[in-house]
Amino acid sequence: MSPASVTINDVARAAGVSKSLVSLTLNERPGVKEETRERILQVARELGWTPHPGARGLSLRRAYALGLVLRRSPRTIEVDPFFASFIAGVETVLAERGNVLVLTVVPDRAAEERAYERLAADKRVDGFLLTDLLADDERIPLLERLGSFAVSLGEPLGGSPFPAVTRDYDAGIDELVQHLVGLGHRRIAHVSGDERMLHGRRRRERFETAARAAGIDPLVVPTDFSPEQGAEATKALLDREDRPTAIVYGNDPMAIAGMGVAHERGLDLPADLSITGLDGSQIGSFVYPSLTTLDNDPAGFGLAAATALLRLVEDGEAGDVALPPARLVVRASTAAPSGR
Amino acid sequence: MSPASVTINDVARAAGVSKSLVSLTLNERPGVKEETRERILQVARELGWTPHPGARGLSLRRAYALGLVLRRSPRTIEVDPFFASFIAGVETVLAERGNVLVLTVVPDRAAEERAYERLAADKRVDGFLLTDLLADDERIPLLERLGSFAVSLGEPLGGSPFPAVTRDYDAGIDELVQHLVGLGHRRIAHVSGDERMLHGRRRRERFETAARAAGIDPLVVPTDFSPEQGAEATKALLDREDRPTAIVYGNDPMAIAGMGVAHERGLDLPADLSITGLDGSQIGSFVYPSLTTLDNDPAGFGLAAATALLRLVEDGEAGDVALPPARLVVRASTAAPSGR
DNA sequence: TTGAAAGCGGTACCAG
DNA sequence: CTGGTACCGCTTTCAA
Repeated sequence: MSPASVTINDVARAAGVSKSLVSLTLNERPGVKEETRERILQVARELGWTPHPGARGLSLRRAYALGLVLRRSPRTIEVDPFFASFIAGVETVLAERGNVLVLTVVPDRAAEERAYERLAADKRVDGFLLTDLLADDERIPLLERLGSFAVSLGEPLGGSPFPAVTRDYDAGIDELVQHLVGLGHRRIAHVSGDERMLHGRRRRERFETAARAAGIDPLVVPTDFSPEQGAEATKALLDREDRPTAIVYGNDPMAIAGMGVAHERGLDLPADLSITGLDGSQIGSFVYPSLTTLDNDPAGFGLAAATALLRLVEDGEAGDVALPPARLVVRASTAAPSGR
Repeated sequence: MSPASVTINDVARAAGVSKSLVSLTLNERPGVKEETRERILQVARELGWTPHPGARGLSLRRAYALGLVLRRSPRTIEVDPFFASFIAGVETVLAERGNVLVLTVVPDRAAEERAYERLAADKRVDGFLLTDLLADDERIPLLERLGSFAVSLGEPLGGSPFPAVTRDYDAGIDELVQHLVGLGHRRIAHVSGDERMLHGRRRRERFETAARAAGIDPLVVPTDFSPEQGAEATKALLDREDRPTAIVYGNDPMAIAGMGVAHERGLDLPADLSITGLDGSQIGSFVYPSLTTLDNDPAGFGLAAATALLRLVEDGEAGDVALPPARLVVRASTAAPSGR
C-alpha cells in the first residue's frame, strides 16, 4: 500500500519529456506545444500526480498556508460561538486554492507572541488572519517587524499597513437602542466587553452615543466578555435603586448568563427585564426567552479575510473589504417594561 | 526589513565548517567535536538561525504537522464547546515539538473525504486526529487505504489499526441515573444524540442499562445533537401523558435548549423538571438553574491524542491511552420531583 | 518547443 | 571528526 508517491519525474518519464515541461504545463505557462501539453496532462491524470506543495514552496518560498493564532484564557476558551463558522468560511476559499489553515490556540500574550514569531521564522505560513483585534494591537507592529503579511478583522486604531475586513455595527446598535426606547425603556444598561478589544470598545461607544441621542443617560458596566463577569455585572445592575429595565450585553454568552441571574432572582423575562445580545449566536434562539440580538456573519468574515489575504500574498494587492452592516434581530427577550 | 532569512549555509560559512556539521550538531548527533559543536551552536544563536521545517521535511518526508478535519453541518457548527479546549490541549504538545496543527472545517461527507485525501496526497500532515467518531467510521478504512497515521478519540466498533484515546463515561452515567433515582425520580427520559456517533450511541445504551438496573423503563428520544432537535424532543416529552420528571440530555447545548422549552411552558425548574447535560460545558454553570452534568476534559483529550499520534509518527509505537473516567457534577438543575 | 542544470534549505552517505 | 556530494520534489534560467 501507500504507493511510494508519484513525483514530477515519474510523470516526465512516462510522458517522455523533461520535468521542465511538466512543470510548465502544470503551471499553465505558455511555450509548451499543445500536443505535448495534453499528453503530459493525460499522463499526470493517469498516474494521479499532484505536485507536492512542500517542494513547490521550497522553490517559490511559499508555505501555501495561512495562520490563525487564537489567544484564549482558560476562562473564555469555550464560549465563543464565532470561530467554527469563521474557519469554515476561511476553508471554502483555501480549499479551492490549494492552501491550508494552520491554527494555534495559546493561553496568554507571551505564548501568542512566540507563536507568531515561530510561525513566521519557520515560514510555516504566508500570512496571518488577525481576529479579536485590540484597540492598539501589538500584533500589528510585531508582524510588520517580522515582515509578514496579514489581514485584520476590523480596523486597528493605531493605523495598520495591512488590509482590514470591516463590518458596520453602528447602525445595528442604533436600531437596537431605538427598538428598546420604542418599547418604552428609559433605563437601559450596557454590559460591555473588554475595553481593550476594538469591537468591545466600539460598541460601547456607539451604545452611549445612541442612548444620548435618545435622551437617555447611558449606564455601562465593563467586563472581560466572560459569562462569569456577565453574571456579576448583571447582579450589580439588578441591585441598584434605579435598576435598568433593559440590558444590552456585549456578546451572547454574557446575555445568557445574565438571563440566568435574572431567572434566579425570580424576574419575569422579558416583562421585568429586557435582555439583548450583540452577536447573533445560534444558541441564542434556543434559550428562553429567545434572544434579541444583532445578526452576525462569521463565515462571511472568514471568506472575505482569506480572500483578501491570499490576494495580498499572491498579487501584493492590499485593499479593505466592507461586509454588509449588522442588522437587528428581534426575538422574544425584549418587550415593553412592566410597570414595576 | 525581513532579512533574507538565514540558512544552514550562512551558519556553516560563519562557523567555518561544512553544512554537514551544522546539520549533525543541530540534530544532536554524535561525531562532532565538542568544541566545534559549541562554536556552531554559538554562531547559530548569533545569527538567529532555525532550520526550515519545509526543507527538512522534504528530505525526511515529514510535514511536521498534524491534521484535524471537522465535519460540521451549518446547523450544529457553533454549538460545540469541546473543540477550543481540545485544540489548546493539542497545541501544548505540538508547540514544544516543532509541529503544527492543520485544521479543516467541512460541511459534509463528500468534502470531508476530499479533505483527508488531499491532505494525505499532498503530504501536508503526518497523521490525523480523529474526533466525533462514528460507530462504524468510514474514515478508518479510508485512512488505512491512504496509508496515513491516525489516532481516534474513542474506539471504533468496526475495529481499527490506529491507537485510541478513551475515556469511560459509563460510571458517570450510572452515577447520574442513581443521583436522579435517589432524588425520587421514576420517569426519566434521555434525549440522546446522533445514533451513528459512537459516544452518542454508547451513552444511550448505558443510560438504558442504568435505568433498567434501577427498575426504571427507559424512555429515549433520538436527535442529531443540535439544539433545535433538543428543543423538539423536549416538547414531545412534555406533551406526554406520563411526562418525565427528569430529562438527561446527550449534550449541554441541547440541555440548555430544553430548559428554554420548559421555561417557556411555565415549568418551575428544577421542581417541575430536573434536567442534566452530559458533557460539562462552561456555559452550563451560568444558565438558570445551573446545569448538572458530567465533567469533561477536552484539553486532556487533546494532549493525550497529540502525544499518542506523535509517538506513532515518530517512533512507530501504537498504544491506546485511557483518560480518567468522567464524574458527575451536581449543580442546581436537578432536585426531587414536586408532587405534580 | 524542449532539455540540462542550478538552486530552494535541509539530511545523509561516503571518503579522507 | 570533517567535507564533499547526491538527493528530497519542484521551479526557473539558459542553450540548443
